[in-house]
Amino acid sequence: MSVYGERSAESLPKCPVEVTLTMIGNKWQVLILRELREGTRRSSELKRAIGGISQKVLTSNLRAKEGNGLVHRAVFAEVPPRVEYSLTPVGASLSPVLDAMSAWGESYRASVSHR
Amino acid sequence: MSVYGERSAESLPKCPVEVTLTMIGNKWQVLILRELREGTRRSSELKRAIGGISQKVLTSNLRAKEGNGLVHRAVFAEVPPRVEYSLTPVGASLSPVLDAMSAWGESYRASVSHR
DNA sequence: CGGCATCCCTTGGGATACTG
DNA sequence: CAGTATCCCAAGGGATGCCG
Repeated sequence: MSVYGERSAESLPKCPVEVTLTMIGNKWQVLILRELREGTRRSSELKRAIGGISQKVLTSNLRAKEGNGLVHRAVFAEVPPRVEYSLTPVGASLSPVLDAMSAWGESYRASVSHR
Repeated sequence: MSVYGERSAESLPKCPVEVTLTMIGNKWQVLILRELREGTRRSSELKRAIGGISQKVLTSNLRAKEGNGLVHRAVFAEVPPRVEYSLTPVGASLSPVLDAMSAWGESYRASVSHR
């Protein structure tokens, strides 16, 4: 369990880039954020959308983001059970970073293809 | 060896965010890029600047970025040997992403501290 | 100084089976 | 459907020692 990305508010790295890296966690977590930017998602939806991620890894990374305060987890007492994940305000504030990554990815692919 | 981040120009992920994640590689590699943004650096300088990274890991990640085309490695035939690392134009083009990460890290730290 | 090569440990992560 | 529990493997990464 764990997977990184916890770290209490205190004891943040000095370098702001490192702060972001720490809060973001890892590649899977970025993909989770990317998906949640589109809106609320259920566990199974995330799994399908991300692709190539196992149940276990998805869950542990969602827990990390939850403990992080970047993702909110809503459980509905229904049968069958329903759980919905969404971005917290803090999580949503990461949008500029995702935008920058998305933009760079686009231009990079372009520069690579027509070469 | 390897450490991720290779992947030939072809066969890039469909999602641009994923493209960037793949090219960036991992946390260490981001810190390397962060450092090289300041200018050319020698291996030992990078090691000190990044902190907490071992020789082996530093080297393997530098190799990954080199194979990536984001970092340039210049070897000078001197005694003692000198090796200098710098960003390629493509590597430098990642600046907006690092800027976004830096900015978010700053504001996050701020929001956390005065609370 | 930069960097292979080893040895070895820790962690991420896949697969599968089972429960509420 | 969401999630936990095992089992197990591969990769990341630390520490040392040696070489050009």
